[in-house]
Amino acid sequence: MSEVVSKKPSRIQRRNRRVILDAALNIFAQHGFRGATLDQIATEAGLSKPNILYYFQGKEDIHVSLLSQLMETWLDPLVELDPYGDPQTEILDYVQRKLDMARDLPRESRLFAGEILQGAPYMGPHLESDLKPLFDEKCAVISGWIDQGKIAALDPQHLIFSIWATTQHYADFEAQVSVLLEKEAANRQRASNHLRALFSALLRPQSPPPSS
Amino acid sequence: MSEVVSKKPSRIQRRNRRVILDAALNIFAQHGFRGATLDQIATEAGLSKPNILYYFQGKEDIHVSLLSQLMETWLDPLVELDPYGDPQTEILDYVQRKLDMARDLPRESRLFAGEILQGAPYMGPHLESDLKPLFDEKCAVISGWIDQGKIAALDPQHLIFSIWATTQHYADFEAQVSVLLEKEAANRQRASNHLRALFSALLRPQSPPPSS
DNA sequence: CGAAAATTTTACCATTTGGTAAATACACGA
DNA sequence: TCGTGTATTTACCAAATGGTAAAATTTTCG
Repeated sequence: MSEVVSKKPSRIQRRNRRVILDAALNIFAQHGFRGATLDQIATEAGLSKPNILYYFQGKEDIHVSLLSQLMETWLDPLVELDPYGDPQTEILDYVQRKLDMARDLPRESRLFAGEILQGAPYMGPHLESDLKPLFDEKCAVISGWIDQGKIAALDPQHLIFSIWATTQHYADFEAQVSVLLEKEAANRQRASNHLRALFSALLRPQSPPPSS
Repeated sequence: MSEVVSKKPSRIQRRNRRVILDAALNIFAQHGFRGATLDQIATEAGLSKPNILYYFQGKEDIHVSLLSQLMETWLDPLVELDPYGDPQTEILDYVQRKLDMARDLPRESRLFAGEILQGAPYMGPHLESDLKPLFDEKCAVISGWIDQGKIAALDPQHLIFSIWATTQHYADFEAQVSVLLEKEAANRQRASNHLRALFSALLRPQSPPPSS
């Protein structure tokens, strides 16, 4: 018997699978699925191409493994949004967690972004089954806060979109951001301050009714 | 002499170049540069592959043509931001223009996003030469408004990032948005209202100083 | 019309790329 | 240390892909 899949994975198996996934994350995040080659991944991982195919069924298998592994991590900050916490704190902390994540895991952010950008060909089902229920749940939480008058009457769905957009922007559009911003140590803090100001301004209860 | 490049382009030339670029926009926006094939573009354009290569030097040439043509369009809404207009109106109108653009030109938005996501390998120089000067200029305009106390003391650079991020999100992450939002006619208006509320809340002069 | 120029098609080619078969080297428990 | 299953390499292959040469067709214009 060979077949890597079944039984308990050996020490070498775990190490090499980890090495391959890490290398693939680098390559896929930079070039996208179709732009990445197995040879690139192999080189990055320090293994031969056939050796990589000993651990994974193929290029697609690696990609899918990466994506489903990523889903958990990606949802985590939203999972932590506590219905029983202070609304302002909860939302602003969520923003901060997402921003930290974009900063600490830019490769993952770009992998995700690339997948969505191309129409989520591999992650579509995951979005439906994992992301949507969580999204709906947390939108309901925010709606509850609004009904209780604890935050302004905003649009929960679009609020979350704006949080995702603004935070992930720093990872996904890093090539643009780095051209436009002088390299300063303070940039991270400025981004954090800005987003805090942006969303706390929106949350303040005395928001006016939308015109137009 | 053949060589498409020089002299005045014929009727057929203009038509076919337009057809090819439009087809290529569809394909590149969906699959990215490396994910797109000349055969796909040819089929989409209703032309043969060699015929496409009669009008463009190669795949890269098509891509570059598309990107540089796009740059103008993309910068346009920011160009229109008027230093002598009312700050609130100017910024909120800019948000609206960007949102409209994401909605009306999703392919262009995704092409741009894909290029940046992969490190701007083709557009890097354009970012420096075209985008950065404009960005700096408009940041200065916003700074001026802040100094005059016309808007809150916000961070001009990151404000613009947030505007880009939130508006383009609807085009670039459409695959995700469409999973999470029920298909309603009102979605566009809700997004518009949300962003208006978001940024007008930030602009209001009585914003508090950032803590932390 | 008729010839020259522009356009399009047909038939290729070289390289890249995902993937496989089989032989070889290695690890590890008995 | 030996033997067995695990891990890795070597040597390939078929399909896809970007691109070209040259013949054939169509358009343009005097």
